Amino acid sequence: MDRIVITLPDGTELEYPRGVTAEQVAKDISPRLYKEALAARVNGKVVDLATPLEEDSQLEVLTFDSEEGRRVFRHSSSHILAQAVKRLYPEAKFAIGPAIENGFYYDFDVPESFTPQDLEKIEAEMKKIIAADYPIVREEVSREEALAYFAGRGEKYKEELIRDLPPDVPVSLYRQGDFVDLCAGPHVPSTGKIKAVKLTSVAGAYWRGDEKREMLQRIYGTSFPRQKELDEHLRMLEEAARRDHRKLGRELDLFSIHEEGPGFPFFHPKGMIIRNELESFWREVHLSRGYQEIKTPIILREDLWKQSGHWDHYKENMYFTEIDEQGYAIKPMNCPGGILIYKSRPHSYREFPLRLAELGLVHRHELSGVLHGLMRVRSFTQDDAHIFMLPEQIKDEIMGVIDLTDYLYRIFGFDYHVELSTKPEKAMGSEEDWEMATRALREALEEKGIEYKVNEGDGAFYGPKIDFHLKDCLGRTWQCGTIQLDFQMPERFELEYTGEDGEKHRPVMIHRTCLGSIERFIGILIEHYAGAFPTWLAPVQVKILPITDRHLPYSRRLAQRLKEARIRVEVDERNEKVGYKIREAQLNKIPYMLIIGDKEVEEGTVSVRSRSQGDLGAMEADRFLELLKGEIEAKAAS
RNA sequence: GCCGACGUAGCUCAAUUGGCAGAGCAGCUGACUUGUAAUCAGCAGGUUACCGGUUCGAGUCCGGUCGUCGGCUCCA
Repeated sequence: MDRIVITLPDGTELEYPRGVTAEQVAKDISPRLYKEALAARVNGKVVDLATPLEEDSQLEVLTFDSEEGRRVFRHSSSHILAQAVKRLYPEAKFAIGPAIENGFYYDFDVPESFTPQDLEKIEAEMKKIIAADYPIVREEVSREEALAYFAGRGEKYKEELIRDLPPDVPVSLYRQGDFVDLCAGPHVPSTGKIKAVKLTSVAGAYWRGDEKREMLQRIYGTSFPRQKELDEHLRMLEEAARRDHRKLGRELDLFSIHEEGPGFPFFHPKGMIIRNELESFWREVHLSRGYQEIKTPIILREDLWKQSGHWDHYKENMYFTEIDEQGYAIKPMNCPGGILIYKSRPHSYREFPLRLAELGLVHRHELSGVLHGLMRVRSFTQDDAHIFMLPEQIKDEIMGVIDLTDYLYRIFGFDYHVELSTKPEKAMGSEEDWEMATRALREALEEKGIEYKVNEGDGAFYGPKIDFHLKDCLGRTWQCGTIQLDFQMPERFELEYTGEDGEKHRPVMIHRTCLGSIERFIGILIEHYAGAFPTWLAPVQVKILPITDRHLPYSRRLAQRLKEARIRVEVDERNEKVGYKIREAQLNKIPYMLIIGDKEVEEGTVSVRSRSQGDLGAMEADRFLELLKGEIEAKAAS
């Protein structure tokens, strides 16, 4: 009766008196596990190690090696941060302090914002708290007690949090030394577990993410169980910074952005090659999948945007101009233009699904603080398409777009995740339409067996959407592909088709992008490949390096031959040592270097050096060309 | 837009408490005719982001504007 059975992940069953703690069990399993234990998963729920086990349980001891273990570790780190801030700035009010990917943050309301010097002081204080190794103890209290405690200390944010808690959940506090915080937990057993900690940055952040509310000071940090791991993490961040597309874009002469046009990127000749290769591949794939390409104007009359709903729902993001005393808008989206093409003649159900694709240049007024290299700009080219169809074609079409997007991303070896966004507060259309549209998207995802995250209220103003997100070098995710189902525009523009029954009906419309914006996608590509593009995308595919100027004529003839085979080739004719030329070609991340000296001229060969594998030795020029063409044709990842 | 940091040559960075704006790389010129990641020498390069102020004197201190960076909010 007072003994319970604890089942470990490997199936081992252990018998214990009722009320034993996970900590005790860990100690018995192995001293090493006990030392590394941070929390425990008991019957699926993550709890403190000190939680008494009251019934037969599945038990998993969590360490830093697990996702949940890391979350608990970082979350406890944020409490140590809060305690340090409390000691140094007693007047600080506390908001929230969660674990995030690779670290944690805590939001504070302080009269003056923190400086980098403050961070050093706070970090030093945190180290004292860690050295003191305070036990972290959970207490459950009533809402009234909790409210009284925090209200009495002027902790208005905590007070608000408690008031917003669902009435049935217990309110828990965590205490470490002189510091008490409202927190659901769980936490590591004591502050000494956090061996290595580093505060990384300060930033402003709105309370509850609402720009109308207080601006708080957010301190970001990260922590690890060993100093070595922290150092490794910091080293990886430095490594990642070397892949930054803004840095590589300048170094490789791909694009630039100027003060004269913040958020309006300029593409240089080498950047244009990547862009054009990408676009021609895109065209090929779309034409083969039943899309037709269109192009619509950038400037269109104001009344069009009133009719589309953009005037009411998107005006603050739009640019306007005037022509002959008439108001015009610069398009922020391509849909109204596509719709005008649709409306230019009558349609039959037999044409459906009608897939009209457009590489459309749109302009959007984004807030100055959000601009970021090519990732967030104010003018960009969407690989857009509008699909007009029968309601019963919706699911197949959505699945077709999912397939197409997956196909495109796989070519580049991208990992992505998918989100489903539902009806926002300011939206057009009836509740029923939204429900139907959202259900169609959800069903398509489920039928495809794709995992997705739901973003409530994040849809476009005319319909719900599925978004595809890709990661940049620092792990920040950017929305690229999107599929948006729209019942509103067809209604507003009174779109029609003649059905099988000879009557007029209203078509359904999908807005979709796969790459998203060409600019953003190129930004992601640059970081993904760290500038070393696969040969099919590389601005210069082959650099010919003559050893002396007597090898120039052969080099030039060779270059001519490669050019005729449509290879992007350059000859380094400068009077420099071959080591110097190699170094430069290597830094420019050119896939192949051909070294040409007396031997090669005599034998009609080329000495091939690959940027990734180094010296490959000599081969017949024809043989090299064949291999190269094969690699380009296959769009091989290099 | 909001919070904070930053802005010196094309790039990366120096310049004591306010006291003559400097280096490496890149560029140009010349010599060297070179075999798998940097040959040597010389030359040139600046309204220290912009506007204003304090001061005998401002890259440095103060105010404003613009831009960039990290976040927040927003979104492809």
